[in-house]
Amino acid sequence: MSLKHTLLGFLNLNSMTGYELKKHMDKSTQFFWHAQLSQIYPTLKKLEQNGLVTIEIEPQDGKPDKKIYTITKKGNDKLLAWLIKPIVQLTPTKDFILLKLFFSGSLDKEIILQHLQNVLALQRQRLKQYQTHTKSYVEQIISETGLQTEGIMWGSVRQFGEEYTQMYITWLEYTIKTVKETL
Amino acid sequence: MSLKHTLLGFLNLNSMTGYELKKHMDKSTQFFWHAQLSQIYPTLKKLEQNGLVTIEIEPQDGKPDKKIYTITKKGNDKLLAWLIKPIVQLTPTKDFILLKLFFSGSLDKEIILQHLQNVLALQRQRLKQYQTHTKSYVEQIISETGLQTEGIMWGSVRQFGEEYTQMYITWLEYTIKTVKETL
DNA sequence: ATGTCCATGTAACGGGTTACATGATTGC
DNA sequence: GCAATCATGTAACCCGTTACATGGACAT
Repeated sequence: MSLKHTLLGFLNLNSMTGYELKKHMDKSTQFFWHAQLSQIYPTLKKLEQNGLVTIEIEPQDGKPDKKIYTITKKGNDKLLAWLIKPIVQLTPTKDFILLKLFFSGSLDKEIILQHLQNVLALQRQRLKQYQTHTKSYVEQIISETGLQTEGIMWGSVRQFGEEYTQMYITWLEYTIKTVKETL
Repeated sequence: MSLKHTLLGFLNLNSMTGYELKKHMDKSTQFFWHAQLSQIYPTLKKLEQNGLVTIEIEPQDGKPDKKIYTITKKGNDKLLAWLIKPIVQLTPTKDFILLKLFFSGSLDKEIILQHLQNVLALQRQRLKQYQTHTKSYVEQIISETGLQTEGIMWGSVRQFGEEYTQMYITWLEYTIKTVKETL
């Protein structure tokens, strides 16, 4: 389960609440690792039970008390052990869009084109997001924290997202042309 | 659950056993939808209970009897309904490799490079597979079944896999260079 | 008034992996 | 002799989603 590692990874940079962790994920890891709050809260609880993080409660009124999580030595060890562990296989992917297209050969040409156009619009939207919000978020965090080395990896991973999306768009445009001409 | 759709998709082209379905998946949908036999068998059972497929038993000796699954009218309707349903959002992805790299900024330069080199080797291997086995599998199925229209979509999806892998490799090579020079 | 932000969760369910179980045949 | 292929499955467990629950502050 890599949500645990994601949470430890962020807590290793800064102590924060579950709510804040979710915000950071939405802005950065979103496109290669996401989670709902309803999964984050119980997971943090488990991390605490295993002694990987500690909780500090900050009372608030009008809202539930804040629970600020801090990584422990044990948590840091666990994170490092995972980070160092060699990568021996690629991530198995699941993509229901490619699956649907794969089986769509017998459909009406117009429906296939509609599918492709929909995905194209969504990917173009995402590309913009990488080039604007995600980019400025990465830059902001680097300047705020002064984490230069981390910055290189964050920048690289963001770059991956942008190039992947760009490749997807190019493929879609080509495939739309192919379907129009040959089906 | 899209495994149901995958199974219906293949059964729509040809009646076959769970074991054979797994083989087809391993050769074609593998890189965007995979499953273990231990998931396929119970899923087929559920499909049968819902009247989406029928079973024909072919006795064998020395081996368990073959169970040949055939799609029903109801199953075909269900498949079509799914295929026609508009795509309104991108597939949320999870990639533990990008996640690990994202948090690897503070690691030893040598370890990061080792990770990147490992992934590079794996992706180069996969690229070859797309260009050889997957390509010839697609061509073989098209010529065997004479499914020209399906062939266009299969070819396109395979092409996606090849281009994705190529993009990944290019990104890795660039990132390796960056890490070497700047970290 | 309506919606979004803050801030926490629980419960039920479904999807998916890993381990276990059986056993003959074929190829190295 | 050992591994792979054929051919079926069950059981336990973990991961993740969806729906439900609470409730004040602030903006439109």
